[in-house]
Amino acid sequence: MENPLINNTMSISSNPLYQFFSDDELNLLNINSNLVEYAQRDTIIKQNSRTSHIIFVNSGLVKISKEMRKGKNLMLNIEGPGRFIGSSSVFGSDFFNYSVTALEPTVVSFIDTKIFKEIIEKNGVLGLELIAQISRTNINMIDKLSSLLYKQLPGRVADIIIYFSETIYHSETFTFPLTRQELAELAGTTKESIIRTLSEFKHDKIIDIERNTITILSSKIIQTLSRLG
Amino acid sequence: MENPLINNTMSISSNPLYQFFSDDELNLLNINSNLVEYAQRDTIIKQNSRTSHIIFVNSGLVKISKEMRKGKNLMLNIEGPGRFIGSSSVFGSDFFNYSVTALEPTVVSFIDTKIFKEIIEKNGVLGLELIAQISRTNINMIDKLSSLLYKQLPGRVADIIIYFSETIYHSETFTFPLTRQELAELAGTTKESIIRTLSEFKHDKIIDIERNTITILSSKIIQTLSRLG
DNA sequence: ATTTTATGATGATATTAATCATCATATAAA
DNA sequence: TTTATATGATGATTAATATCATCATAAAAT
Repeated sequence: MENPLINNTMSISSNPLYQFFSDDELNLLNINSNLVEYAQRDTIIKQNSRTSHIIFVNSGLVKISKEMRKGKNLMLNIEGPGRFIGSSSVFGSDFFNYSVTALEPTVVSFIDTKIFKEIIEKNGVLGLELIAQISRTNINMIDKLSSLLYKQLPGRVADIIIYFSETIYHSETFTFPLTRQELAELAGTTKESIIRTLSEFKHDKIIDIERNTITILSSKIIQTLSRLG
Repeated sequence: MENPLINNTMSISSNPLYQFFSDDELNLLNINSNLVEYAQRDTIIKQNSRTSHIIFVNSGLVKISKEMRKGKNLMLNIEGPGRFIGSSSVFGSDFFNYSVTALEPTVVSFIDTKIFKEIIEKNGVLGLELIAQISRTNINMIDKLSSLLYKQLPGRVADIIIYFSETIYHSETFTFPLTRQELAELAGTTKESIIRTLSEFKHDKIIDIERNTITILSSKIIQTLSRLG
């Protein structure tokens, strides 16, 4: 497969950073990156491995999760095509602070960290834009922190449904690629509690759910649950 | 008072970023920043205000906290001399996502955001270093998230005691500048629960506490509580 | 096709910490 | 000083959800 960093559909051009690279810089990235395909459930990056490469998602969907004590996991985020993964670890640490796993068949580019840094050193405008991206990740993290910490379960589950519907699938009906256990890791709870809450939503006619396919029946109630927490 | 950005003790030179500024750039910062003194409990930045300036702490101590629903606050961090405050808001948003309040008499420099950005545009090495600082903040936030989400109260209180002892005061005895309510906001709990937990620690001879002065009696147990959560 | 294993569902119980209520003490204001 | 307000402390009660136990169903392996 041709390296899509420069000219394919799901290339770096779908990231806002794209416009800030010169043609030479894109070429340099291209030469110093390699494309890898992953099957669903494959591990792309393992927590605590060295940060030698930054990851660019060409196609597919990945989860970013952190392994905690007692086999408990926390899913920090889900990222799709056009996103750089791991920049805060790459720039702020010598190790990845989380694992990255494919939720669907996924193609990523591994970009050499050294080259990436060299380009930023010389291209301040690009640096500024990367700062903005990492800063936004930071702000999202604070929002997630406050959601998980202060909302109770129905509010957090509503947040997840909104997230899938609006951010990932842009539809009121969608089929999510996570098990109940993984949903629990995203909501910071247990699989039993997730199952119960989804059942209640179904019983109360707020959503319809059949296996992993959800249809939002009352967007208004979902929004209210999210807001009131 | 002379502007300390260039040559005073608690100047920007105590931030690792210092070495990456040229003399010209420091001068430019100096000209485009102004020094403000705050009394204890003064608000330095109010959440949702516009991000026109980045803040550099010259002396004192500030808390960074986010106001949530129902009058609940979450204290994200405590920062001291030599730290830039608000960079992720300044670069990632048009508004501050949190409030900054003086915990002691505090002197800060307000640096014009535009000038700061202009300098970074031209100085890629500096940009790279700022990326590293913001990335580390990001990683700390993830750690805080997992602590608050997965540890129960004794573990979280132990975390706070360790934080004051090791990061802020570098001593096993210290007097903290927070009310019980503020400690609760740092631990993500209520003032009653904080009071009870501290009382238990005292009863169990893990710490001695008299008003706001804590002495760690068993550093080993504190570490274990923190680790086991 | 049959067994094995992973995932989903539901009830009963336990546990942590929040909430509510009251009082004590300290700090600030009159 | 006296009063008012903020902070600290402690007990009783409640509430949310984690944990434990069991079973059903689906997917994978043999």
